[in-house]
Amino acid sequence: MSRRVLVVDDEAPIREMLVFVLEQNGFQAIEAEDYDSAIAAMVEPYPDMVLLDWMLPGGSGIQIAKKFKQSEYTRQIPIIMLTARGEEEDKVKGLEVGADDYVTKPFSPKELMARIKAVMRRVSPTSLEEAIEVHGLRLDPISHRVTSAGNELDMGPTEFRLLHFFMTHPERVYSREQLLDHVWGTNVYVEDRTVDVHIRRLRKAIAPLGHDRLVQTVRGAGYRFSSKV
Amino acid sequence: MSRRVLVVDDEAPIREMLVFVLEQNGFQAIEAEDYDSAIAAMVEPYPDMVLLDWMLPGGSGIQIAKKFKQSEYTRQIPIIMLTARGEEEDKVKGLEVGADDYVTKPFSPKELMARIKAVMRRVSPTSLEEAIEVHGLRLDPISHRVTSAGNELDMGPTEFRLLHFFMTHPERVYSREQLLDHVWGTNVYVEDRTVDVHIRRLRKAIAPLGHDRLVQTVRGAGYRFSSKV
DNA sequence: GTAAACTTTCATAAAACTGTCATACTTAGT
DNA sequence: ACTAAGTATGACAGTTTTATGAAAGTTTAC
Repeated sequence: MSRRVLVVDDEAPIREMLVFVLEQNGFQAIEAEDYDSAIAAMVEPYPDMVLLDWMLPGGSGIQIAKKFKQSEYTRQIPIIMLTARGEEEDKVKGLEVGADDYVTKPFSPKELMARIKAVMRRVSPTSLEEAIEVHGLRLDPISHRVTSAGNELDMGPTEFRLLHFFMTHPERVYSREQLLDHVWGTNVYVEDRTVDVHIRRLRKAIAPLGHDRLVQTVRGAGYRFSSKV
Repeated sequence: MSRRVLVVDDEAPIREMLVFVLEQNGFQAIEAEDYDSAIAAMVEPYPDMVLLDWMLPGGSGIQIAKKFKQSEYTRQIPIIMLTARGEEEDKVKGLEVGADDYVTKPFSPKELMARIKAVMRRVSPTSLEEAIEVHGLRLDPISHRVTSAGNELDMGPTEFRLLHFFMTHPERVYSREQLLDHVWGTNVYVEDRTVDVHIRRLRKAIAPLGHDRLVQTVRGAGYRFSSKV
């Protein structure tokens, strides 16, 4: 599973923002606001990663990093430090102490998650992205496979991404435009109606076991993935 | 449906963070990074709200706010300004220019969304996309579904909008003309009596569990959605 | 460099939805 | 009761929206 992230920052708003982004991306967040609470999180179950503000009052950020790197059990837990823009010295010092990467404030969610995933991939290559299963339809991002009752279902890359998006955002209507944004990517010029065709292919691909009914048309609004039939 | 938010900030990371939080909360975000692109967004379909960084280079944040408050069509669009911590002067000036509220950077997603929802509620009390339930009849705008005791009720787009309008404006009579304005949209040429037909269709759709009695005829005046029977 | 696999667009068929009408019903007042 | 005005309802013909097969253009993998 390996998806627990310890967030250490003394500023509540920033901490909450980090937690929000992490949770929206399927991570579990543990919060700490100072040295003591961070150290208190150095117990089982150990976090799988630490997001650490370098600017903690009293310079305790660096102390926390050292502490993590000293202990036998927490040494290999990756640490990403959060630094203010331009504090080059801190970055150097941080990497010396054992931080694995750093993110500059302010950060975009995309950048943050990219760093986190990159670091996690480096440390434990297979821990990211767990399989999702709905009504016997199983999508495994790691093996990049969709199965149903043991049978592998064959589909193209776009259909896979579409299904992945749907399964991670169920019970919600998406317009064709929104789907293009989320699955195809922003500023991609593609006809709205193209979505129809891929929906069609996705349905066809998962139809053998009747899962096509999970992909529902909402006339005038778009499409929805729902286990409620 | 009132969920489009214009985000104006010159710093890409912050802008992306705002967009991320908004989209995760079901809003549609439009991005602008400077004065020109913000003004370019002052067209149909108008945004329903503006999140505006006060610290735009060249002080253009305040110019944008003024521009919005000057135009007939955008005057009533609420503006929430983003300010750095402690810039009390800016807050005062902002509120003078017509901003509706402000959020201090750094902000937590919870606070941000609370402000946005509060302002939206103040401006258009019914535009928030939360599920509404009356007497066991439940309408969920997110999944675009109407259910009653677990059963999904099937209806056309117009009936859905009509019901949505009714449920967000209960206990109040609306003439056929008013309903046309609110549900069909302004400057739409449609016979008054058409409303009757859609009322009929709506009633038929929600009748299975007896909810049709919630849609009441007020002879000589129009129709009313009321839980009082 | 070529074959295979994918994507996108297009054309057409199939569904679902709309606005109007004509007719049947109700209600309120005489 | 009878009438006039207002409402309910079923039907239908035209539109709009979706579904689908196939063609044309791209990318990917040997």
